[in-house]
Amino acid sequence: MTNHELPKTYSPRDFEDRIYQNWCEKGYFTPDRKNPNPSYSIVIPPPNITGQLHMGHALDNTLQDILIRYKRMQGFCTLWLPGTDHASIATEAKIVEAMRKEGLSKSDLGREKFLERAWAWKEQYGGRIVSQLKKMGSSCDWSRERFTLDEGCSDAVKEVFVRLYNKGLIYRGERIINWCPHCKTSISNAEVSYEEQQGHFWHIKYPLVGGGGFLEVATTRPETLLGDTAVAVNPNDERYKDLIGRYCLLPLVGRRIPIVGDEHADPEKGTGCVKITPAHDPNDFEVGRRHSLPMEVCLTEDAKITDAYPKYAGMDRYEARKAIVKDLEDGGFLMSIENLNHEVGTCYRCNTTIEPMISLQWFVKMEPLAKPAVAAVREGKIRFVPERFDKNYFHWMENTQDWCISRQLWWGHRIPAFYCDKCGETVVTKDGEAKCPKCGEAMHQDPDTLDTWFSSALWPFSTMGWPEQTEDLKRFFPTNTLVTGYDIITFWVSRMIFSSLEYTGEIPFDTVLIHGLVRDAQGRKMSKSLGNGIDPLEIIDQYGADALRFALATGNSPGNDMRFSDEKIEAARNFANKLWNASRFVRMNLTIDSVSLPEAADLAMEDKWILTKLNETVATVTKALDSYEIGVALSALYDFIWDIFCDWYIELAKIRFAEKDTKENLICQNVICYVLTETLKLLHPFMPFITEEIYQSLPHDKESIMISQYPAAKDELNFAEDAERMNRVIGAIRAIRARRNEMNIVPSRKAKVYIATKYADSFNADSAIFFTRLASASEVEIAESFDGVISGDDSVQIVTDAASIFLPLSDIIDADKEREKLNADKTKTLGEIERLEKKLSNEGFVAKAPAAVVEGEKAKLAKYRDTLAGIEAALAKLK
RNA sequence: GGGAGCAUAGCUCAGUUGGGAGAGCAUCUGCCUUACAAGCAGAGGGUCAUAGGUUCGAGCCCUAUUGUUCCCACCA
Repeated sequence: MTNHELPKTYSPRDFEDRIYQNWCEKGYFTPDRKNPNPSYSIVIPPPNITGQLHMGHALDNTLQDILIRYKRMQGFCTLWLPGTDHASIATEAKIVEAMRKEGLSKSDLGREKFLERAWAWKEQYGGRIVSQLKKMGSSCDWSRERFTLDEGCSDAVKEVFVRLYNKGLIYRGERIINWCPHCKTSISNAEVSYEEQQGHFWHIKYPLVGGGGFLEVATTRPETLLGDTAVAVNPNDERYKDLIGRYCLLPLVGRRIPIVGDEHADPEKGTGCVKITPAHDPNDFEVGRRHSLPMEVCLTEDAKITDAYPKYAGMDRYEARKAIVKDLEDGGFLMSIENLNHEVGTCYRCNTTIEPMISLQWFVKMEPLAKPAVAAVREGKIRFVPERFDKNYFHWMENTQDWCISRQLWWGHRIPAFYCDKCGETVVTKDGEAKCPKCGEAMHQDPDTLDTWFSSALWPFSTMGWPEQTEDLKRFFPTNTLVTGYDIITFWVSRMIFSSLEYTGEIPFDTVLIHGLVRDAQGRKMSKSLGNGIDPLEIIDQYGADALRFALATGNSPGNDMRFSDEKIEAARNFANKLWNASRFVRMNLTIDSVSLPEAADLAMEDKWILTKLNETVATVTKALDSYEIGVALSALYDFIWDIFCDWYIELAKIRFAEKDTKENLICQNVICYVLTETLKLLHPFMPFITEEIYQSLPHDKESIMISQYPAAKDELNFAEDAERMNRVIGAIRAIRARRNEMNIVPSRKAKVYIATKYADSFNADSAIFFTRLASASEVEIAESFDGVISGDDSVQIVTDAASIFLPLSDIIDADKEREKLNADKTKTLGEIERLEKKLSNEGFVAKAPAAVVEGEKAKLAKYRDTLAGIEAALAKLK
């Protein structure tokens, strides 16, 4: 393997694209069919073709890539299947908007030409988001890339539609649906989002026919009065129950409408009388059904008043509202106006206030589908991480109403239903039907398309070739982990679950890893209107994809929102830079061209220490990753790399690197190279580019780090006792540094260090040099005791649990301050001892606490006692 | 109206089987110690929202309260 030098500065843009391209060319992202190991698969939440990469995608894909790279390195046969979503409403809206600028409308073009345009648009822009995902380092198998509207996915959609129809689970009927007057289509309940609006409550007189006064009715939508076909009162409401069966006169319209008794009217609310508009309100629709009331449509699909009411015809609903209120007022029908804040349904795509309308649409019957979907989660076959999101899921699944799936759009899967022009016969078929099987006349296909989510619901298996029993389906389905935001559980996750169970008989995935939203530095949602969105591509350009990934993955815990800030990305970049420079240090001290770990007997104390620490880190990281604690795993790696490897081991390695061509130098090279390489492997799933670039510069045995074996904890690399020996030395060095700092002694002022200790295995000729290098020691002398040799009056005394240290700095010693310092330490130590003694004399604790905990506390106590003895001896040395 | 999350250092957040609280940034002190000033060595700073409870022991489990955010719901 030829190893190249690392440039002096960390400059990710110089190598990230090159490395990605190489991975693609080598085909590492495509699973090896001959791999005999178990499979691990993820399907990507397909981004909309209209979309540009935003922080949400960046987070979602970072998490997926971490998981898939981790599993790939562990030897699983991994597939991360990518693709995009046709996004019917969003895409159609974009195209309509573009056409509008050219002065064209859908009807000008006609269906066929419109779709040509849409496909052209898809060809032009649909790949944009894909290339952006590649910038992130996403190791998707691009050879399997899919699109919800491609041939295979379309076939799956048709198959499902026909099956459900034949099973009676899809039906067509007139129901109240949510109508978006802007998108001019029906939308499902899930696509309605409620937002608080300032409104009014208009109280209106409805005169009773035949005299006897009037009923007072309150409404927030007075324009719908035109569609009223009744007034309802509660049958148990003493005030009104005698009026049931009588009629009142609809103001302005003059229509006689009945007063009906219905439970829907709540005597506690408002006046207890409710106007009933069956064609424009879901509750009223039900009331209308129960009382066989006529459906009076008064609004068009543009939300304008119909021609049936000439005075208001063509007026927009809000215009009409004003006009009608004024006319009511003029006619003396308006009693009062109340201010009211209420939740109003809006289209989640365009924010337009939706208008409930009666309409002939296709629906999926949900109840039979929901039951097994609920059971799958309840029985633990599918697990949400974190678990609390299953409550969300259950609530939605158990209360869901039938799903309105037809859309009055052209960009999407056309409903495979055909109607006879003559006899009205309906045929639902995958293949199309030219002639009516009943009367032989011509048939025409339903003009509507399906809800986008209908096809995304099939994504985990339609992308693998279902309904064909393909090799991929056998090998990679059910998938393992689905990674997505909590905002999409109802839209997508729940629908994939019931769809998969119904059509394939299998769960679509076993784990749903939920993440939160990426917010801005102030905690606000990133949005176009606020203009506070941070563009991941700009971040990559400036800091590199690895830094972006690190910033998103670190400190992020499942299900929780996170903030993205300059500080965070800078910290991430600094970490990458730290690793880069540490690697550069290793690289420039290297003379070996292959690495083998020396025999234990040849390892220095610090080698055994770093190997033990590495082993601990491996255990922590793999355990955390296995439980989807990605943030925890990464912070363990961060700590190891920065605080252990860089701050200590590299500094210690400099000692052996100072002398060339020695056996010790070679041993150190092998150890440091081994540790660094293992660390790079551990880090690779999180920061794939920098780890690959460094890996290639070191002696390595695999063509790429991404196909190397992920480290596993090794028992033979645990040197607990040696690590403890090293810890004593580190403790002493830290204590000396702290004390010198406190006394404002500049590092350039060296001092002899006397170490009195019973731990000759820790403090000895080998470790003495550590004090020279790291604790400003001019010389080091070690003995069991320096009694009679050193006096407290001309030495600074430093006490740790393992050693008493003397620094002969007689010129700057202040005996009073020394005493003060030692007494403060003594007080603190005594406090700890007291606490531990109390705890250990507590019978309940000794009897009930785990033995390991009790032993640990005992060991702590022993250490504090050693420290105390040292402090007392030191005090005794002071006059 | 129902449900859920969050409340820990000045700021942003970790803290997963309950064993006397951590990081990054910021602040203060001292260092260009030849991998790194995007750095090094130190320091200060917390009744873990409040009140009860369970336990030998609670940031962690239970109950209530306060504040805050979000989701769901057909409120006329």
